[in-house]
Amino acid sequence: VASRTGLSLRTLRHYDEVGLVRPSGRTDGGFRLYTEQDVERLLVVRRMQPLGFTLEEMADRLGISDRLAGGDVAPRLRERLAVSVETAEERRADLARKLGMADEFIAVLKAR
Amino acid sequence: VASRTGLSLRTLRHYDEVGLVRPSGRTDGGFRLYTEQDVERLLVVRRMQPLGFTLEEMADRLGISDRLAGGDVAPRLRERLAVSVETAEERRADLARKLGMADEFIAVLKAR
DNA sequence: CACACCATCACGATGCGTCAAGGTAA
DNA sequence: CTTACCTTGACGCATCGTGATGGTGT
Repeated sequence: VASRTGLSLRTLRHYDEVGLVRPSGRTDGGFRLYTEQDVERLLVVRRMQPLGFTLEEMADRLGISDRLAGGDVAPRLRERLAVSVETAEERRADLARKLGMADEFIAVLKAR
Repeated sequence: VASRTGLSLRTLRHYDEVGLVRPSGRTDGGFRLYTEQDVERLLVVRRMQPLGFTLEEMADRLGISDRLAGGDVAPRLRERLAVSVETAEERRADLARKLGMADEFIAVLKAR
């Protein structure tokens, strides 16, 4: 699972520890067992990383998705989903700004 | 100085503690005194932040600049400067990749 | 003297890396 | 039994945030 997701073993353990993505099962000996769904979640997390979400925020978002998928249609949920889209766009803007600053900085560096 | 640089007081103290940017003086009572040059350094640090340099790397780069400005023309210095340019470009590439992933992610989010 | 502002601890949070010591799968 | 791989601690690091407690500038 680690190599498939590109996450380190330690990272998987950490996500388990904080409850972001827990393995659906364990062997009798204690080995973590991940289902395909679990792997999916891990990949989602990986895609959210670059946006600078904290693990907690991602846990929140995944929780929302879960409940939506579970048929829960509470308007509060939709609302929170909308908020997370907004947040994502702000983060994207941050990234774009950083990229701009990076370019400037590199230009200055090279000018010497 | 904090408000001029957009850095928190705690951050200024931290930079002082780790030796990244130290105030050029202190009042008798112990207040940190920054010169315009110090402020300049702080602004440089701020511009490097988005590139994801660690404080240590920045201290290194600032040290190089200092010595170059001081008239030191050791080839080792030029070399290290070149390396830092390369690093900067790698970081820029990282940022660009992240931006791409962010866009994908947002697209997926919106598709729901 | 008052009042705003700064100083130094020192613990907390985030996201893992890493080493140690030992158990598990096949 | 062997060999590769996994487990749980537990400490470390980077970058500050956040009080607490008390001194400084004017």
